[in-house]
Amino acid sequence: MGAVKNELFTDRQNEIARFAKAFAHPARVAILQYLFRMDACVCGDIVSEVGLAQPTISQHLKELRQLGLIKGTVEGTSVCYCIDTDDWGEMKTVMTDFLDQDLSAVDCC
Amino acid sequence: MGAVKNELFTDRQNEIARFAKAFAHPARVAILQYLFRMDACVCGDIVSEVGLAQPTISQHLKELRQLGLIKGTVEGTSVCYCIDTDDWGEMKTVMTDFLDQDLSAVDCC
DNA sequence: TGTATTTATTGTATGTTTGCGATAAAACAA
DNA sequence: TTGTTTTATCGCAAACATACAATAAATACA
Repeated sequence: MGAVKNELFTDRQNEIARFAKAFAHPARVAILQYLFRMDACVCGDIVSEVGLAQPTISQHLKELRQLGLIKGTVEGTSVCYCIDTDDWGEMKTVMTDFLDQDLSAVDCC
Repeated sequence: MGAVKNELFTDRQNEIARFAKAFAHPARVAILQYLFRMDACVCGDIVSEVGLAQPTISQHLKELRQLGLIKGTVEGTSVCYCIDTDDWGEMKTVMTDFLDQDLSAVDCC
């Protein structure tokens, strides 16, 4: 109990869920939007932009990084984070494909 | 602790997170895909399609219904669920808007 | 070397999600 | 009415997610 039964679902279904989970917290949405807004990439002032504690932000960044949506490069004592454009594109293809399912056939009771 | 600090974020950011949460579980992805696949709408055989127990499916359906993505109409002893096309469209606009942020400006270190 | 700055990690408390057995509720059939 | 079918709800256990204080690790600078 309590654990998701991933084995019941297709790889694609699990992949969609994994991507969606990245966006399922407003802090991660805010981080991603901030990284898009700053056309050059930005470091730890994400912490002051979003109002959460530094370890919390660091943890959210780690999750986004592990999914491949962002990448971070060390610059001295700070780390520069930015959108991973290739992986973002791939994610967008998967998610858009899911969202774009044909509504015209839906014929409801 | 442990609770999401929604008050730190914009309504839009919270809305995106709320929609994303609907897709953040493969069972809900599978349910939605199934409802799209059956061009007429389908009742409780979602339970046999997805391999989870009936109360578990019922709970996932409730979450999707509360978000407005699906609607259910009672038909005798069974309930007929289907995609709520209007609300799905609205959701799609919000999510696509988020996913379509301009990548060309991302200029990374 | 020591100190400051920045980020990552660890540990822990708390809240949320998932899953299901048991059971209730509602509609139908005999 | 009684039994059957179908779905929803309740209640619980396990797992997972969120948040942050404390602290470690890494680099820069004096």
